[in-house]
Amino acid sequence: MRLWFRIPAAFPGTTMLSQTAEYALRVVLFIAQREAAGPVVAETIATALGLPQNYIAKTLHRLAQAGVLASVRGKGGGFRLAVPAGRLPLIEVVGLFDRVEPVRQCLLGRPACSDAHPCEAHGRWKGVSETVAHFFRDTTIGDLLGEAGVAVPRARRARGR
Amino acid sequence: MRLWFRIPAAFPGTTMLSQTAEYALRVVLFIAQREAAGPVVAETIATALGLPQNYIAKTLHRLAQAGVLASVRGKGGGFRLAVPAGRLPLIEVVGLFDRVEPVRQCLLGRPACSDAHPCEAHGRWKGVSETVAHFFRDTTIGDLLGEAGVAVPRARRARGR
DNA sequence: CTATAATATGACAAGGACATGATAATATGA
DNA sequence: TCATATTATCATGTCCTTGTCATATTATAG
Repeated sequence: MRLWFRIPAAFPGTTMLSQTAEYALRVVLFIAQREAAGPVVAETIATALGLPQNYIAKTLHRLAQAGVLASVRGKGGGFRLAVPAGRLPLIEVVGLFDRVEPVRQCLLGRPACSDAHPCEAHGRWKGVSETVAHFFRDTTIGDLLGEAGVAVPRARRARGR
Repeated sequence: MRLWFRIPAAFPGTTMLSQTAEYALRVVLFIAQREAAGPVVAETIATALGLPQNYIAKTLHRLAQAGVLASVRGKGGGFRLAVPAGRLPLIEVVGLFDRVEPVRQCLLGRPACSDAHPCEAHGRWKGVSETVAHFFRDTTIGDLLGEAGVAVPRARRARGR
């Protein structure tokens, strides 16, 4: 909304996030998958994910400044997670770029909208909005690791938080 | 999303929609509440809702061209709903400006993401995304009429679709 | 026919998101 | 120390969203 989302116009399978936030999510996930072998170089990330290199560099920088990533300069350098994947909720990544955690989130943009003074959409929208907020707060990068390619999970895996 | 939402930066109680889509929703709702007394004039709407007048004029025009509103020119003119409020889902309003109905909506922006070839977030994101999509598809402008100011509804009202 | 009320439309501009390119700063290894 | 790898930063540009202003078009009433 602005909260979190807006529409990127020409995107086919578009998400709910700004382009930058989506990049950030993919980048952090990629690093989480690779960091066992040491810091991951920015160029490697951009190439592997097919993202604009210089733009990603700045996104990485912002993530590092926010304490999500740790950056290492010089030979053998790159980016690592600054926090264990299992303790890194998506909101920590996405929230740097998109406002996904609305303290007060009114579909109609009423500043005074609240449970006590609801707008016309309040009752019906509240549950939806909370569903989205909970997703970003409760899902961690660790939760997503190893999920790719699993069409129908046979059994529930342990959570591991 | 561009699914749907992006962040309007300076907005306090921001929603999930672009500024324009949010305006459209408020405007259509306002017209639905007033149209019993005849067409509603654009200036009246802008003044009552505190929205930029000339900008709203264009939004109204787009809504009229899309068949959501009917416009009447000249004295005694203004805008009316072109469809009964109870048969006007929010997606018909919001969808003109924001892409809220993703045929294939991948949080990570993978073009090939699907049930058969899911991305890392697919399983966890799917339910959330469908909740949002259903809200906009299944809620009508009529559903929102008369909801304002009702903090805790005493009893469930009839639906009337 | 004319004045007036209203919508329709076009030109334009400020700001942000997204992006590119070049350069500076810093760490490593020989 | 020096070459190199890598992140950090700056300058710039395009496009879209939001918004303003002015004008054209159309309908009504007298």
